[in-house]
Amino acid sequence: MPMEKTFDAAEAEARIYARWDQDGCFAAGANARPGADPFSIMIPPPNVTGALHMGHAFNNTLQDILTRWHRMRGFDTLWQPGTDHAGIATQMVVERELAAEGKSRRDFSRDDFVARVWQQKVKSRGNIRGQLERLGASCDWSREAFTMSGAPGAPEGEEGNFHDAVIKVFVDLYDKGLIYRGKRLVNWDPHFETAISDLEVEQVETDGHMWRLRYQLADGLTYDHPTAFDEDGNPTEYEARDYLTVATTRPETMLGDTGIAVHPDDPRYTHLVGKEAILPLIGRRLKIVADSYADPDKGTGAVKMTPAHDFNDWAVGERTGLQAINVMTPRAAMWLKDNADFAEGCEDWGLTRVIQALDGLDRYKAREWIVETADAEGWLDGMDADRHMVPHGDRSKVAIEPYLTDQWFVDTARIVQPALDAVRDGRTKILPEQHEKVYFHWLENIEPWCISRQLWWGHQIPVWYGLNMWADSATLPAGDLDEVDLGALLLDDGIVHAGDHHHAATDFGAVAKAFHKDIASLPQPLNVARVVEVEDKHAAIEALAASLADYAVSQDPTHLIYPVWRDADVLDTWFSSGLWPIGTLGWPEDTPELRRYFPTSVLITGFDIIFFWVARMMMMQLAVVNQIPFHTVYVHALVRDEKGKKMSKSLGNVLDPLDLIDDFGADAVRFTLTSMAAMGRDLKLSKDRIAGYRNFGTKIWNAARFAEMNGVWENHATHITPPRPTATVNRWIVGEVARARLAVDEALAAYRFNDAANGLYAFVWGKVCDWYVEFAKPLLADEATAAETRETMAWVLDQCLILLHPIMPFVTEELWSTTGHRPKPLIWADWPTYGADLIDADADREMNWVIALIEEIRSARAQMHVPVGLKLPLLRIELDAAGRAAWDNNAALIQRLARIDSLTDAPSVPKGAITIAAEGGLFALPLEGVIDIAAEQARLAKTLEKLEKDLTGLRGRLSNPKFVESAPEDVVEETRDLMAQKDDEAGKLRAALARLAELA
RNA sequence: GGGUGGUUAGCUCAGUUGGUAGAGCGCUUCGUUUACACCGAAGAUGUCGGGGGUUCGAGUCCCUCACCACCCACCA
Repeated sequence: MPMEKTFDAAEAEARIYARWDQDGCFAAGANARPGADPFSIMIPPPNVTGALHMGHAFNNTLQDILTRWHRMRGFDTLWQPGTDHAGIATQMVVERELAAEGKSRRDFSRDDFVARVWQQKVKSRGNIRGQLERLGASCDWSREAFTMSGAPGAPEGEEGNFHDAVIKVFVDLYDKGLIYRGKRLVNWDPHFETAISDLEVEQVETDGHMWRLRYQLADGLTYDHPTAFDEDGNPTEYEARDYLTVATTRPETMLGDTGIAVHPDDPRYTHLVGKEAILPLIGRRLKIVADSYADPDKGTGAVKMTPAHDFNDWAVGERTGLQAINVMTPRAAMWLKDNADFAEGCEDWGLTRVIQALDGLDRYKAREWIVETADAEGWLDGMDADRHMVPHGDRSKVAIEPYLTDQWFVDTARIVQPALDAVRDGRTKILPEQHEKVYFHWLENIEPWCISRQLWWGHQIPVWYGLNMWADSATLPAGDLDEVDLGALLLDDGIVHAGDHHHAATDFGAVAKAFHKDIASLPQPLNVARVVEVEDKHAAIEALAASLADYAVSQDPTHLIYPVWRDADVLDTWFSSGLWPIGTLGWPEDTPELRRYFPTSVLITGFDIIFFWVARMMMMQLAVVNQIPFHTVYVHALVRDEKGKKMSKSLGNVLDPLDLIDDFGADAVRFTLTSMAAMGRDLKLSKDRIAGYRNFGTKIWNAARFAEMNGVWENHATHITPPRPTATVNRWIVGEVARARLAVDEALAAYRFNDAANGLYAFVWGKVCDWYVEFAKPLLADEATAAETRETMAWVLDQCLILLHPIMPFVTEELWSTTGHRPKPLIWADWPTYGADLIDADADREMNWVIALIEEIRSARAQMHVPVGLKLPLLRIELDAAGRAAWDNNAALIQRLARIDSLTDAPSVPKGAITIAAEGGLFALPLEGVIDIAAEQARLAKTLEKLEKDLTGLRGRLSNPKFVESAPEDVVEETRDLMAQKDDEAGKLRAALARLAELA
């Protein structure tokens, strides 16, 4: 059955992929040579929230190219796939679904909610895998990993030990004091009601106002406020003021003000330092403190301090001993009622009014009320429109609130050094190198990493709390009970899944002795029979009270229990994905895969997650197993739309990779992305370009089709050994194949993906299809050369398929498996190693001469409007020995491709003929009656003009003695040769023109 | 405010140690010669953002200016 004219990608791709998968082609170590070196790549795990976009298509194409290339080269190759649980993003998706049903997560128990998220995860994971399969990704699906595998509540089919790894790392770092809990100001997302890290905050330029407020000085104090200045800017007149003017963009935070800062050297205010001002509305006394944070040149030089709601103020407060008063709820509404810290020191009249007006009110509503009230009461000193940056949550898109809460932190400053050193000393290389600077800058200025999130979906923090009490007292101590951090839970023989004991409260005593901080070593002696896990602190107090009451009656010490409860927070997603390299390979178990494939060879990722992920993986792997996670990090750019805009859902310019694959086939999409993957530059994707590479697939398809029609594949067995043909054309193309192979390997080894793709494109289309196939036609028709040409062409096309396969796996595999006799699928074919020794210099020179002559004749014919179908005789005016040999060897090819019917010698270019200059010779095409002389004159004149322009430049250079002296010899030599050649050609053209002039 | 990258043909972009500019698309002309019209042949188009410097020689190295993009940090 003859081949179709085009490759049916839609039909073939799924079939081919399924066969690869069934035959285990992707498995770790598949096609590895004995004793092969390992090559491993970890996929950047996509979020389980949704669909893959073009960035994923790009990223995974590059990974697949490297993977397939190494697999064919016989490396022990692993491409590790998997997905990330993406805490906040995934929880958001599920909460949105619930919202559509009119519910919130609070309507469910935590366990039920988490079960629902697992369902979402299972569904989405299938989508992601399906999309990667459409793209042709050859990852080892049998090893598919998930950053929350093995976590409590995981449904069947989600086993694995990633959770163990995460918990163990938390415990280990906790033991080393690298993880700590603290009441700190954090970035608080009032929508999700959770802390987020610095990286999850994006600054958004927002229209706002700067309000100036007057704060009365206490105790009749005044200061001299300058009201007039001389020309040098020195004050000349003053007025005594009994108030300070402070400015703010967020008036609602004033309720948390506890001080006013002035610069220690500001002469206006030095006498006020240590004195007090009075907060409007509620009459709280504000301490006036000296701190260099206050800039005398800004505003009035006096700054109000709200340590609980501003990061800078918090820092000043730490230095100067200001109290931090939280005045907001987790949803960023005002929290004034039942807020003892807030009420302390306030005037009753003010308190009553403010609570009535503002308690429970949203922060922005509260702002309006305060501004209106200030205006009405005369302590608003004015306002200006002000455009400034406001921090927003990157997921929720609401303004984040600096908020005072208990959170867990990684003391990153203490683990950052090895991550810096590894890149500095080159153990890990970052490409393109410019990204190293960004990496260094961030790590050198690293801040503590807030890793706790007030979410339900994620790894729950493995820390339990208990009550700080006298356990042997028979009654509850008076007053509130402090809680005490009991530490991370760890058994001597390894990790205990938190989930194993989550509901087994009665068994909890059995593991109590294994507490990291042993019960017996708690600050106060405990003498209890059992440790019981309860929901929270409130439940713990109740349970303890009941236990003690029971004991009081029964006097039975076995009734005494010690209630503990677990930290409700989960870990930042990036804490677990930061362990992706070791976690996917089975750590903390010492698996063969871990020993084999770690450290991994290369990480392919986008620049947008260098901080989020790459830097954290570096720090964490080095901190945990003291090894670099990867030898090379290749950072690729962004895929944009054809106008250069970032693709985003809100702009509606998103190109779905699946749609493109439907339209053009996966190979075309992959080739397009690869050809545009120049290091460090964003790529603009357009459908025209993809169509062009789809056409490229058709081109190679049809070259194979030509081969098939000419019996090239008959009796063809795959062999990697190049043939040793005798015909010049065949010798020539073998050398061209070798050049292409060297170029591809060199490009891929240097991560120059675009060079590899473009080089192959030029080779396959420009050399093989445009010239070799055309040359082969007469050779195949000639019995003397037919056999070796068939053999050579089969080999050449095989090499094209092999070299193209990493970039366009489907069409190449299809051609491979439907032609000749193949012992292995192409995905496992042996990558060639032949090199420059296959290049035959004589054949090279000869074929270049032939090609140049054909092009020259074609060009002349086209410009003279010679009918394409018209065959012409060619006149040989003069030709050197090399030229004669080349002609004699290839006369049939030249005549066919240049449409020449005969060659005869002539002494000179006759009247009515056009001149054809060739290296080492001169030809003429008699065109009497076909062309007009003026047109030929114009053609020659134009060519000559160009030549002479070149010659002027060359002559100028060579006549400059400094050039001949300083330039390298080979450059001078090359210039001389070029000059001689052009001079020769110009001479011929001048002669031809002169003759034409005579004739005219 | 600090930093990074970019500015090359009409469009999108390559251009690896400095040796005299390329590709794809688009455009023009011609063409269905037994692989391919998702094709073939031929052709036009660039003071390589501006200015200065180093050099025999600069798209490439240095300085400077302009504009664009992105990242980081924020001024109450």
